[in-house]
Amino acid sequence: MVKEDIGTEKLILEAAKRVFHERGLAGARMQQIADEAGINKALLHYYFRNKEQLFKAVFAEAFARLIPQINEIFDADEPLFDKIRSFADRYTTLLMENHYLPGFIIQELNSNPNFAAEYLTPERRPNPQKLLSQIQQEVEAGRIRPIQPHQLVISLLGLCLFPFIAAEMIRHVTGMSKEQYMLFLEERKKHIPEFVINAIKP
Amino acid sequence: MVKEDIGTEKLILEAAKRVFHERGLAGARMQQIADEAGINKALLHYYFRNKEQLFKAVFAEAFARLIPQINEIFDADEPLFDKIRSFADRYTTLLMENHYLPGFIIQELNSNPNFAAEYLTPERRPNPQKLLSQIQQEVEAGRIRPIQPHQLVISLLGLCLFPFIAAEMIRHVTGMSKEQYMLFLEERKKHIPEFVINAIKP
DNA sequence: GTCTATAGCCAGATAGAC
DNA sequence: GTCTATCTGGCTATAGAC
Repeated sequence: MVKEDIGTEKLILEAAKRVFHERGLAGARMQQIADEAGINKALLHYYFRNKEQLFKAVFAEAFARLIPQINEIFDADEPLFDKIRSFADRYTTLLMENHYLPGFIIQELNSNPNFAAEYLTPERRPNPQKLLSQIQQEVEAGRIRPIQPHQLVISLLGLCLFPFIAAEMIRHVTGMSKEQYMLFLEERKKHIPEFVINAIKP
Repeated sequence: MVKEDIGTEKLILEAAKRVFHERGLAGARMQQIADEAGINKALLHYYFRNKEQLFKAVFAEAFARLIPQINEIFDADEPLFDKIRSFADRYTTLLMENHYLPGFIIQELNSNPNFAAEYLTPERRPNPQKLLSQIQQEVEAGRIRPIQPHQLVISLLGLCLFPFIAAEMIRHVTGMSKEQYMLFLEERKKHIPEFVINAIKP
């Protein structure tokens, strides 16, 4: 009761996060969550009525961690190239600290499309509108090649997210250790903006 | 018994594919598979001993469908730029016909890392070796910008795969209908190679 | 708030008739 | 090969003591 006293609820959420991120809603077991939290199953139900409620708490937090950040960078008042640089850098950093999140969200959104409507409310939806028109303006001014704004945004997101979503597979194929993979991701922070900017420069 | 006579085993595999792709191993229900196949649970066990065996059959087929294609294109005897063009085109086409596969494979590989070792055997592993050295040569010859071959290959894969992995989310955010999204993917077949080639041209 | 014990259900698997 | 009926185990959820 010295170091562990961060509150039982928090303790449960941390354990639940680990288990749900790894196994998903259907694959997770309340028993395992209880074990990892160092408590018993009954207490799980005392704090969070049932499995679904607990899951939703975890899922909502995952969302809140990934999405607003995107919007913040997308909406910043910066020139396009700077925005691309800071997005690649900041988003990769964020993902390195939360590498399970993209796969987790995509998996659950896939097997339960209702969640999309439920969690992607207007205010926490990724909102690329400002970035899209910024790109459009750059195209019209001839400062970048003619390109469909949608294509560019999705390319940028894909370049950043894919190495996290497919990490297991990539590591296995390339034979990189976890440490080597971290270095690879670190290099990618500079690689992505360079790649993208070259791709669109006239 | 007229049109349906494609063999019970095939019928089961088709149903199992749909259900597993949508819900994953843990989320799938044998009952649902039986229903979709128009037969009963007992027959599932008659043909495939248990749930795991049935799953493995589906998973192996998913793998066999996605991976050898990659290698075939990667190993072709073509100039780099042509290879990039044909990869984007052929792989996107393949994925449009099997849009559940990438998410399915990634999800299961994530929640059961053992599968990686089990299915990614040397002969059916994606093998980018030839492509990697081809890129290296182009760099050394000064025909493309200095770039880490790994980074390029993963970028190319990410650009092609991401729109399928994150389809649910992208469609929801952009508000595209399924038909519009198909058009978007169709355009992407030309967009990706253009984007990548511009990015690496000196 | 936290525990033990257990209810109740659901899903995977099997037995056995046809 | 295909079916109905049933067993069995495991998992969520609750009751109730402390």
